[in-house]
Amino acid sequence: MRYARYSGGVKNEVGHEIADALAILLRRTTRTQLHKQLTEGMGEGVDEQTYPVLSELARTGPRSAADLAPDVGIDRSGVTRRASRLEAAGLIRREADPTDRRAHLLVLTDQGRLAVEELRTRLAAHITTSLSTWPPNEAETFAHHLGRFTSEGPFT
Amino acid sequence: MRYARYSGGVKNEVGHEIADALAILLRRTTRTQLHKQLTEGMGEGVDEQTYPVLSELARTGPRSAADLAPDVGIDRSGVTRRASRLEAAGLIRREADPTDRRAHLLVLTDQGRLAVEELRTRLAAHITTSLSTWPPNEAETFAHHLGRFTSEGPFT
DNA sequence: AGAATAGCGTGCGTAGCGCACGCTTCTGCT
DNA sequence: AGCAGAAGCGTGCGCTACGCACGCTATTCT
Repeated sequence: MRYARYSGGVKNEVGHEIADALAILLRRTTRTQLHKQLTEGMGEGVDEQTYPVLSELARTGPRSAADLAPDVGIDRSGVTRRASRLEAAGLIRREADPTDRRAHLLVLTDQGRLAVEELRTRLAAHITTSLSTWPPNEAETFAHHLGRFTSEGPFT
Repeated sequence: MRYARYSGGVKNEVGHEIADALAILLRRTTRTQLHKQLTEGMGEGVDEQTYPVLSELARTGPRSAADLAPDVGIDRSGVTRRASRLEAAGLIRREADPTDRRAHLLVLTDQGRLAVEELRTRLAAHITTSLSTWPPNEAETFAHHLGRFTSEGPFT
């Protein structure tokens, strides 16, 4: 436990610093404001509500709606309904789980995969622009840290 | 423009890296899932909806509901209604703007200030825990970077 | 002074949420 | 082997909160 002795001191400061920044970030993007802006003008079926489902599905591969629900942060029934919209738009399809005939797996269609890539590029472009004044190495370490924070962080 | 030449190369990679991490982070915290968890067991009036209003108000000082609205990401009328709840709980009060008698400024009460501090500490503790395995200097630079990203970033 | 504008709160229609129900399929126990 | 309970899915229902638009008061501009 090499860093344990810092827990009460500097670490707490850092915690507050991150907390404040994160609070602002989340407030600004809460209520899918960012998602709405991001999905503006995308085709049928992609909006601020279906986007998180689509995006999470792309990240993890085919999953059931029930599995997806906690990661999206809404009830299972909500995921089902959003999935129906995405299905109607041809972005995903429901596939029978070969190992369990009750289960419906949600899987991206080619069109869905394309949409996800477009959205990802949009967001990246948005971010890249705002990083244009950063020293590249700092941007890189920040990206690395943010990735670690997200995967190991308190919001897994 | 010292870093301009990187815009198309490494920078784009970094943009994607941040985009992916951020997308996950936002998805996980979308629909106020974090806010709900954070406000669990707080007193009357503080919930996942009123929290952003309260928090933003604490950050910027007394403001009108209309000013607050874009930062919270909802309509002006929504802020008014949430503010009414907070007022009923004694966490904020409406004060007549001395320079304009139409305007109602929202200002935190002492009790409100206390609630905000508690929430801030909760979030910080949450984060600090997950940073316990990080080298302190990396945590510090990450905090610094995140702060800069939030204040200069694409979501201002 | 009078007309247009800005700021606030509220009524209204709408949309999405969570809960619970019914149906099908699977599993574990006797 | 068969039956009871559980698991998984989609959908109906009541509710809440949202955004828009309206009315009212105060302000600004000509």
